[in-house]
Amino acid sequence: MDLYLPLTVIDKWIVVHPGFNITIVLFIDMQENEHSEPCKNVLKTPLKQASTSQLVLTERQPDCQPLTTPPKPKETPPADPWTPTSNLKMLISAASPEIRSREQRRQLSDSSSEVLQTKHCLQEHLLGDEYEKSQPSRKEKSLGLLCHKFLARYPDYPSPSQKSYICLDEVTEELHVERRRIYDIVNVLESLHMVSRLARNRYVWHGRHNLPQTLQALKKVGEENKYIQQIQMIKRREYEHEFDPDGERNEEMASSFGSTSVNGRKYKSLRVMSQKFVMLFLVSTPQIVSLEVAAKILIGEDQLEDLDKSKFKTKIRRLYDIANVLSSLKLIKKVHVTEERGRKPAFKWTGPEVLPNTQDIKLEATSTTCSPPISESITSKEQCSKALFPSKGKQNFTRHSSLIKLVKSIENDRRKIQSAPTSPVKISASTYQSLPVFPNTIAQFPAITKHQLEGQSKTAEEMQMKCALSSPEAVPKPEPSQQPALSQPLGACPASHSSVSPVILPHPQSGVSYAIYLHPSQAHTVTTYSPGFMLQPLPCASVTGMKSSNSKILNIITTEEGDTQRGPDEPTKSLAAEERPETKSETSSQRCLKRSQALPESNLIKRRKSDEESLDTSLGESTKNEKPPSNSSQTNHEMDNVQEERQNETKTDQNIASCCDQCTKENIPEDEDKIKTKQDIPVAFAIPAPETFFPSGYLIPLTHCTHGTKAECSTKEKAGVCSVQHTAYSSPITGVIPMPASELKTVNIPAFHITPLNIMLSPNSIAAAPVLSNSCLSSSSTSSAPNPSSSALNFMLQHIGLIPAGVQVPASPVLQHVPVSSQSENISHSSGSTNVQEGKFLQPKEPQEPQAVTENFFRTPGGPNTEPALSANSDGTQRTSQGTLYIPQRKLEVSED
DNA sequence: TCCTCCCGCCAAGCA
DNA sequence: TGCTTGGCGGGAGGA
Repeated sequence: MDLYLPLTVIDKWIVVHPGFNITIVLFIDMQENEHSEPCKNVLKTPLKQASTSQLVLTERQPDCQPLTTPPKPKETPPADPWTPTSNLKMLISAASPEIRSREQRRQLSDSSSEVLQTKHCLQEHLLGDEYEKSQPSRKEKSLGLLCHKFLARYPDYPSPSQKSYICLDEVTEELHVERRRIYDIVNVLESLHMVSRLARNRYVWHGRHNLPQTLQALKKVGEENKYIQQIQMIKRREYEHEFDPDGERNEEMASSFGSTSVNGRKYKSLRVMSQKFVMLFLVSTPQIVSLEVAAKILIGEDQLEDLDKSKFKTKIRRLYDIANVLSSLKLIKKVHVTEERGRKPAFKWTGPEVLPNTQDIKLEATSTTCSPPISESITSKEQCSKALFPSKGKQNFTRHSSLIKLVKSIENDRRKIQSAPTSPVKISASTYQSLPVFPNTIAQFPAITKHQLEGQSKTAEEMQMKCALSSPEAVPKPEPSQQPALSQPLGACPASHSSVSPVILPHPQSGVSYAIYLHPSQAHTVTTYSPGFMLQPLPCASVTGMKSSNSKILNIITTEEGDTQRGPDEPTKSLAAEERPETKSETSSQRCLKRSQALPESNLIKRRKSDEESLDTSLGESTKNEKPPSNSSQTNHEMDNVQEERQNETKTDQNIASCCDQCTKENIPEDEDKIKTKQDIPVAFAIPAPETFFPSGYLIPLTHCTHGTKAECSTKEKAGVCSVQHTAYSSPITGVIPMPASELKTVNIPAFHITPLNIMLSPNSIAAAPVLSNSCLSSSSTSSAPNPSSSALNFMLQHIGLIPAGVQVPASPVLQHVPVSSQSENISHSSGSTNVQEGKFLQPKEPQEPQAVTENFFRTPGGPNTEPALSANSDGTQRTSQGTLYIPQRKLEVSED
């Protein structure tokens, strides 16, 4: 039939052509539906022209074949314009995407109607079982397949000039799925900024343009959040749980944290979970994450999870949802990890390799290449930031409550450390001099404090002298270039964390901050022993400096762990240090001290709760202060919400570290200087302030790099830190106060290479000090490690309460001070890229599947009661970025499904 | 039996 | 107030 009719009359022609009656209806309905179309004003979703799966193509584009006519693929060659069918195809093809979309929708609608009819008929004529068998299997309805269909609709790399909009109604109708399912997909895609929400029912498709940047940012955040350590701790806890079948620990956790569960709806969103899930892969080496561990970490397990299996199951379900979408994106692939305890489902990262964080500058430099931002008026960096995390700011803060349990676990570990026998340690020449952290820390004190207090309060300097804790041989500060860009190491901590009061000292020259731990007996303003206070996280805002300093300390403490993340030319000075005014204030520390003093360590959580009320006001102010500048009123509003939410949801955690709270509220950089010049500071010793603590629950402020603060953040990142982030991290701990292992290390662990990270000590860890100190001394003696001076010993003993403040004990011969070498060349410092280090020191390179891989496993040779970290490993090869982890390795079988 | 994850209820949030 | 969004968990299919 040689009919070449224009579109305007095609309907008439179709009317007389029974073979296209469906098309007639379609066009007619197009007009009819014009008023009922929920997205009529929305640019219809363009069809994906390439990389479309056959399945979806087949389903979505019957290609004008009337439903009544079974498709005959080769009946009419598409290139032949001289047949009615091909002509129609050509005409339809020439039509706009909207027309195509409507056509397909109509066809699908008709198909749907037919399906319903068929269903009805089947139900009528078939028995129940038969009907069930006639239904599509679950796999055919899986979210992964649905996601494939969804993705097939849009190009992976859409043209920036042509925005692709997504109408949920349209999608749900075309894909024959419940709206709920589309949300699952969209949420995950949104977390990767493959889509972003514009309005109700409306999303915009970005494709994979932003994926590299997004992944890089996620990796960065994951590193900064020490996901590697979290994974390790969870694994360790899992292992120890085998020896804790009675669940005593869980009961403790439940009783301790049950009332402080994080229940923020937004913090449980699939978006946040997805981001965290991706982070895990990006920071892990090999990039295999078991579902169980991922669930515990990423989904944000709350305190009662162990007791509430159903809750854990729920979160596993969500992980499956996410994993299905990520699998459809070909970012991950399901595998199975077979370890000693059985076969566990896991996922392996198959997405693009994410550049290390040293590419941050590049990232920013190429930020202008980011896909079109939501706002066209913002700067390129902001564009990129928005492109990375365009969603609402409050949604970009990830609540991380999973560590609540980890904190408890670590607390338990600490107890074990206290009672664990010291293991002989092979100390290399380079590390030897740095191993006695406590002596070293003390030794560093004069230099550090001298730098930091130089030109400041003379009183403080005098107090340093009074302390007489350190030898004159100050440990030279490591080269700034050794600092990892994004290192997360925790600095050395006071010898006795249990009784010292940390204040932050900035280091104007190096741009680092140090924590000064005040001995209560010497602090005139402190008269009460306040163990709880000692465990409070340091102000995160000082992270900038802390990080640098921590790296330095780690250079001394740890061994031969190369840093691959930070270029030698990267500046180490922090903005925080540069911007720090030399002010004086004791409000923060004093308040902290007073608050902590008033709080029994045994009732820390209650203390925190009681403090919530008093902190609300100031916290709100502080959070607002922390709020980065936003680019729009909407962003402001969102950020306000973010802060508010953070305030509301983390205030219970804030109190755990009231000092941290105060510092955070008052903006740490200022506080640091305020504190450092505090009069009457009986400086016991100065140590690098621990940077990011391991909160049991914290927010991952992905937006900190996205909403107008990218420049600032990036600048800080160059210094190896983004204080904004860490400020956010400081939020919350529920019930247990995290304490970096560095504190332990300072006390005694150097010989054992305790990782400076992830060791969280509870207030009742005071008792650990003596034991640890003894161990340290013993170990130091055997290892010829430097020992603290008698002053230091007295100080320490006073700290730990073994002797009254005024009592002095003579220095033991073994405690004679040994000059501390400044050698640090061979001493590794923590890397900012935990995954790299983990891969280098803890795990083999990602193996080919299936094959055995080594998984970190926190097992000690001595059994569960032996502190794993204390299990000396002389080779020093098993080491995390945050320090050494002497972890026996376990073989894992990774198999793909 | 356990793993997966579909399905839909229902509550929070929003216009 | 109705609609959108999405947390959540029961329970069924599949291995």
